[in-house]
Amino acid sequence: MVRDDIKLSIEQAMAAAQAGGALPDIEWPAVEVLRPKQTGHGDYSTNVAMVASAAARKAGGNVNPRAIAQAIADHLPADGPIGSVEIAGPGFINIFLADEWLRRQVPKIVEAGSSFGNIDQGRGQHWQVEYVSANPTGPLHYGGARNAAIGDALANVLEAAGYTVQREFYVNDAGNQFNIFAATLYARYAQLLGRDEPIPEDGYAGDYMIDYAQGLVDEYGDRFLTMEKSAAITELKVLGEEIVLAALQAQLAKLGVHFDRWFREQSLYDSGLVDMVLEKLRVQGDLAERDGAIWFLASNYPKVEKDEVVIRTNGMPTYFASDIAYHYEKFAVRGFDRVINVWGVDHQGHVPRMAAVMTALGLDPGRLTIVLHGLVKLIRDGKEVKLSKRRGTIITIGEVVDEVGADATRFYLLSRGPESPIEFDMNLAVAESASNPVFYAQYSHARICSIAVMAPTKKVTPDFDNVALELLTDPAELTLIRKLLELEEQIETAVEKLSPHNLTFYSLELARSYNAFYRDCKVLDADAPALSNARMYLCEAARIGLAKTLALLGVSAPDSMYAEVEL
RNA sequence: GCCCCUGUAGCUCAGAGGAUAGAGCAUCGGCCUCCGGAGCCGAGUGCACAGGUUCGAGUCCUGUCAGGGGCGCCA
Repeated sequence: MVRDDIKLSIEQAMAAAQAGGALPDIEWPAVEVLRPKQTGHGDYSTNVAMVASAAARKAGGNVNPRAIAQAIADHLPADGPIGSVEIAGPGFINIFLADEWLRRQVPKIVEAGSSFGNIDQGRGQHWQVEYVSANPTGPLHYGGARNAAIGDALANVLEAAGYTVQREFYVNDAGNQFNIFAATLYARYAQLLGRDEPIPEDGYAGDYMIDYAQGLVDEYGDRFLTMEKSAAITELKVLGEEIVLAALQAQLAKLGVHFDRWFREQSLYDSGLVDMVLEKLRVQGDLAERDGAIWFLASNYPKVEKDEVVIRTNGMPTYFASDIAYHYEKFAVRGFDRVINVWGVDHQGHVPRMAAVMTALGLDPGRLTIVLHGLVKLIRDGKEVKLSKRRGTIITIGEVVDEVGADATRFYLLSRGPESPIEFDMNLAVAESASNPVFYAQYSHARICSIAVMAPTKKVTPDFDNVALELLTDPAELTLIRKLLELEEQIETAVEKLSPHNLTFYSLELARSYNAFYRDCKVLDADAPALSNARMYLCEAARIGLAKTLALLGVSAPDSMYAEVEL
């Protein structure tokens, strides 16, 4: 990565300056290289001279930060990425990338193709991203779409950073909610067959339950009315789960989200893992009986105030019991190096308890990270739409995707930090979907593809084996290359912050750089074949960068935008 | 009451202690002898409030105010 190379050069320059006596022999601060906001301040800049000056003052010396900066600058290598260096302001060292070096990066981008931007950070470590994990009791509502978009993009970005990633959906099919779901399904099924069977209290009133039941009627007729009600519900649990998981899968596919594994909570009971892990905790003294229930003594651990019930008075385990076993399974059985759980903030109270669970299981809590995201407040016709699966007042992902489009939806949901709450006005979203910024990035990609198609009619024949890179001298060309080279840093940032939304902004910046290039530099010119060839080569690099960025976000990179209009 | 998150342009939101705080939408004004005008160029308005730390604060700390969430033998 360029930034790391520059950082290393600065460190070496500092050491060389010290060895040569140009700088005092003191303990140096860590070098930080950052990108200045002002373009006039270079591609990269470091404040190390200012920090070093303060350190020197503390050590009894008194060295002007600008003098330190100059001494460092004098020892920077002349070849490589660093073109020129300026000392500015109170002691900033501003570094400008060399044009010649920039041009040499274009072939590297084209040769890397879809792996362009990838960084070797994960070194094959096995990470898991668990996301969505909505209750399997009905269609996904809009809030689930945000979770899906974040989790999916996060997994993409981690893969680009060299991690081996598993995408997992945890299916809560063992709890009370799922029992109620099955009972509701039974009632709807019976009603469809003419029996007066009321929906259970706290049942799921949404019409989609009728659709699910209709599917059962179509396939099985009245079979489940001919048996004992409880036996019927037991069978409907299995069939209902299949139906609802298929529905979830279809909805998520609409958003372009796919999972490697659907992990069933019930399997933790079937395998005996829940009992095993609870026994382990009991032996360790992490469990206690109180008021007839079994509690996990979470308050013995840091930052946790309350204990948590694992076995209810009625002998039924809580979701928390299986959650403990589930996380034990992730680390101790499957051996993930790290696990990222994507949750809505409404689960925030659960976070410190999970750290306590990890510690109690003898696992490093640092291996489990919870990414919390703000909830989505849906506005329709000027009023907030309260989401409730029970009452059936939900707007599903499918509805949103149908109205707004998958690309626009994902892009919108990823255009802000996870912790930021989102107010989503459906009417506005539909009205604005045509001018959604996602199309700006996609349009640039389509434009590049269009140029390649147009080339023969302009009598330009690309020859990417013989590219005269030295002809790429226009400021717009060099700016575009600079912007492309940022991708690695953008991926690094997204991984570090576990938040991929910076990539949405990057895709727009890259598109903007391309459009500026397109404006200033005529690509197809039969009178200048060598220049046309070099520019087509640069176009291909830009196309690769745009396609890669959009792919990380889970957004398509179309060859043409015309099809969109015809819809 | 206690805990967490959020407060940046008219609106929706970016902003890794650094130099003159950005984008989209909206508004206003320009640009089609052009490889795709879903484009380009330009204009206006902003860090909730009050202290503090620092050479330097939108960013860190404390307090106030406002909005959201959590504090279940629900998940």
